[in-house]
Amino acid sequence: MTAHTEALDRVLHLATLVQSDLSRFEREAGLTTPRVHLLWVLGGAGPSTQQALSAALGVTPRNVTGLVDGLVASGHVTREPHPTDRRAALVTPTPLGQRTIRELVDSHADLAARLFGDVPPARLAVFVDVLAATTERFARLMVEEEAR
Amino acid sequence: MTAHTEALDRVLHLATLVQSDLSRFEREAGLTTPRVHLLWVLGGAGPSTQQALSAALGVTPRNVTGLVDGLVASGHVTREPHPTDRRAALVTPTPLGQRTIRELVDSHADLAARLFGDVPPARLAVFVDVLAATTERFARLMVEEEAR
DNA sequence: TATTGTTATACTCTATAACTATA
DNA sequence: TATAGTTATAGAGTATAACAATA
Repeated sequence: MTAHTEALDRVLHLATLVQSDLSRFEREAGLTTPRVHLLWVLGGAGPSTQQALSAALGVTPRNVTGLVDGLVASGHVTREPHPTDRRAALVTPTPLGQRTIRELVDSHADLAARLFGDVPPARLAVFVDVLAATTERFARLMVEEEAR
Repeated sequence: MTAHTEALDRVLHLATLVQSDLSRFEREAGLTTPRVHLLWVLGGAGPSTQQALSAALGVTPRNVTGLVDGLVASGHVTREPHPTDRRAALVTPTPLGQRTIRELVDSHADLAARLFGDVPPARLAVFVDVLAATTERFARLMVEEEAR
């Protein structure tokens, strides 16, 4: 195996482990990955229309309806009337939803600190630099693919 | 945002991008992520019982039945009789399945080379070292969690 | 008895297409 | 006309529980 392939495999392996940690959080909260993802977006953007969520999550509007239905049933969000557009609803976190989002953010930061806390700053800087350069390279590759 | 959180976010972001690249492969091959995952495991382990696949994929045996049904229907694998255990079947790639696995491995290595090919070896070594240390630290953390 | 895999059943995520209400 | 969201329908992945065949 080349050094390149080892690097990619290790990135994917770590991502898999992090996902499994998130699964534990989901089980405890009685949630699923797509629903947690929606809450995460809501935490960053604040109350949002389902159109906005559809675009942010990369799924169809119909799908958002189902995810929001589930989160309404579990008490994490409500559909509030949009102040100026009577067609639209503003998906809004309830207190329970807000608490869940906070816990999500906290556990994410906590995991990051536990994972990278012992890495010397100079090495961490190289690590982040390589990731940044690689991600940018990936974006360029994708643009070329699209153009074909 | 702390440097730790930035590092974790960048790892997850790159993993997401790689997954989207895999999605393109899946669309072209008429496959899905779980089925590709099964083929990937089969490529590494050779013909396998469904029990073995269940353990390797981390899903229930019932689920493996469904995935294998789909791959049999698409012509990627067959169920061959187990030489010594008449209860078990050996899930075996067809020529089409073998070709798909080969393409999968090749496109994975190709992506790795394009992503990391321009990174100077010394920096790539640091990058891989940090990932290795982090993954190991994660494993220790998980053991501690389990023990609680 | 224990194990391998399947049938039965149910829930979630996903998509397309047609439709309603509103802009 | 165009947009926001839902109803209708369908397929894939996931799980548990009960069962058949074999070890």
